[in-house]
Amino acid sequence: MRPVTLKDVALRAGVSPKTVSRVINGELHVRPEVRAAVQRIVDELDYRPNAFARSLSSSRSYLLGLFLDDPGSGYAADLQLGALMRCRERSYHLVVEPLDITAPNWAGQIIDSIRALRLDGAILTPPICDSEALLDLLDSEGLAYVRISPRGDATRSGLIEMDDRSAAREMTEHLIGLGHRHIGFIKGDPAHSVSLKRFEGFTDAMTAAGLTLRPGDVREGDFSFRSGLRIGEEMLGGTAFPSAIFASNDDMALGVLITAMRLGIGVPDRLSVAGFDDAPTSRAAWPQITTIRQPKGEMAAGAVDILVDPSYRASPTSAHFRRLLDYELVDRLSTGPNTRDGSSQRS
Amino acid sequence: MRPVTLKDVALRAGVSPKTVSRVINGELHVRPEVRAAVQRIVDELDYRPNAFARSLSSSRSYLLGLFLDDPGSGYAADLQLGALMRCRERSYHLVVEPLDITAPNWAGQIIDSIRALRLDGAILTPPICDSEALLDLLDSEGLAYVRISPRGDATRSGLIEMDDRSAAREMTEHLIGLGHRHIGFIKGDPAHSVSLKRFEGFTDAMTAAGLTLRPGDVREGDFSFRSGLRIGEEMLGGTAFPSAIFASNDDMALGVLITAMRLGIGVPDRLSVAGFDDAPTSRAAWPQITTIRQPKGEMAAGAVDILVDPSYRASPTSAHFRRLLDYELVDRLSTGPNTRDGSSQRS
DNA sequence: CTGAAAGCGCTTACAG
DNA sequence: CTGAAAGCGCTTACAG
Repeated sequence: MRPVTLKDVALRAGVSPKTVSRVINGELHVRPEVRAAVQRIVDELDYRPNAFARSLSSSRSYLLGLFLDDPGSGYAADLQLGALMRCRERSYHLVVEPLDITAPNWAGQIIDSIRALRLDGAILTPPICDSEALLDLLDSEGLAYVRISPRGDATRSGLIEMDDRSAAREMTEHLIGLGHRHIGFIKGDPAHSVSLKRFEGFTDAMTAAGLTLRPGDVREGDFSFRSGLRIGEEMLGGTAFPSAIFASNDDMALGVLITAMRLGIGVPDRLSVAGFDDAPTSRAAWPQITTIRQPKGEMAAGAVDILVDPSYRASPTSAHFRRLLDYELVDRLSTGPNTRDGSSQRS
Repeated sequence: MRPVTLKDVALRAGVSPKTVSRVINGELHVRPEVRAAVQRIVDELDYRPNAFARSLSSSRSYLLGLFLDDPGSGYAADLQLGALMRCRERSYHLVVEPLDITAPNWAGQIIDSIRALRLDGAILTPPICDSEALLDLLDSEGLAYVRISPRGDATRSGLIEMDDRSAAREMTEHLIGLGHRHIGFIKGDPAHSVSLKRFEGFTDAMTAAGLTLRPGDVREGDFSFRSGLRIGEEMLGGTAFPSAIFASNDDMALGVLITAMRLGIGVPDRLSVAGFDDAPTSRAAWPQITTIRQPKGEMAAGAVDILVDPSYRASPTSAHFRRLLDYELVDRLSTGPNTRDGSSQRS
């Protein structure tokens, strides 16, 4: 029951180990008939190359790391799924590494993983993808990385992003198009760069429409359901609350939605609620939440593609490795026409 | 910038490579002063052993596989998080492998991973942990595995489980204690062994209380939110619907809850709804759903502990490696006293 | 197009 | 308690 090795195949096929190596790696310069003969023995013996031996001699690991700040989140789960599937297609494997850059020894932990596993590349997610210290560390370790949705001024690596600003603008325009004039906004966790982008998109549209904001119309959450609940209470507690609230993600939008129901404020009759992400919760809510679909799986898959591209290490900042993916506004039942009169909507 | 190797440390410390190896692996039989001296050099050079070289010569990989049927589910995410954290504590790494045993070439895929990565062990989750074909395959590959919540008659490996039957009985008793006599039940996906256990717990309690079921009181879902929605409509569409519905998981309970709201049936005033899992959705709903907390993270962490235990391979079926974890009934606002009269509750 | 040699960085026996 | 030798299963130069 000793596993079959390269040598076994070579012996049986009557060629050198090197030739077998060429065949299994799909290298050129092997006579077709030799290639076919070797391949037959490989199939017959059900030979699988030992990844460790391969890694040891080639210093490639066929392992990609997915570094996650919050591995329990739905966002992380979606990214991971996309990365996982693409890795499989490309014969890579994915190692998931939780990384808390606020912990005292975060650097030591990550160095352990990098050196021990000899990762071929890493996918960096928000908000850790914006840590200069982390990028410096990876650079000094010589580890290639691709960032997902990094801060706008980022030019240090390949990246995959979505135009969060434009998406938020579009959602705001959608609400304005429904007749809403007094629109509240809930910002996300300021540690995430998308929080600012989404807010900017919101103000872009408000300004363009000549609408002004009153104190209390913009509040800061942290992307959690709980913060949506709290802010919902703050915003809806008084009398002159907005006719629409746009939350920077679905979890917070859900918090607002539930608070509205609890307070007997009909959605979308008296209040429209919009979110961002197209998280499962946005569909599980009632009414279902109007949101922006973010192609999270594709983003992660794209990151894998870039890392696996042999030319990436040579020119990581090439435009070819900076990809912008499309979003989509998903219009559902939590938003509707403004039916409340416009009397006190303007400041 | 060549990485520091064992040899470098040995040279610098003036000892043989083998001695350094002993020190970094915490083996006995090294003089304390030698050990200290070597350790100093290790720290000084910030040496990290190359996992591939180690694996190649020792045939251990320090890699554990988490085999997941549905990597996108919240259940999978919770398990993974628990496994990830425990792996880190134990200096192992986790490789997540999606595995669809209904796909044509599932066996080939998984063999690739096992042989290429030389996994030290695997964690098997429902429902794939009940596939005889998979277990046979792993046995023939010599890969140690631990199963999470396998079918009750399972004696082929270590396992971690929860008493689903007793938990479902307790929840049913809770509803009966609230005065409910006409209770509906929604079964889970029959491919998952817990579905049957939960249903048995339900009937245990109903029988013990002398309550009978009418046609249509028990329906079969598939654990999805969508199936909860559909079954909710079926059950609540008529006039004499139950005063309480117990769904086999939270996603389906949420589907029922939302259907009730849509139909204007107050929860918990006119209908109590109970779930199972303590999924995030159960807390994000309004009213929050009464459910059973399942220690998913702990279950996965326990599986890691077992796989890492050196004595596991020798006696995988020892009682020590069959662990039963506690659950907890979480009483929230979706359940309340039965306020509807008992006129037509009995058949 | 094909192969013989050396080496990747560890650990496993085996000595002493 | 410590070390010299061999080997894990591949790939990388280098020849031819």
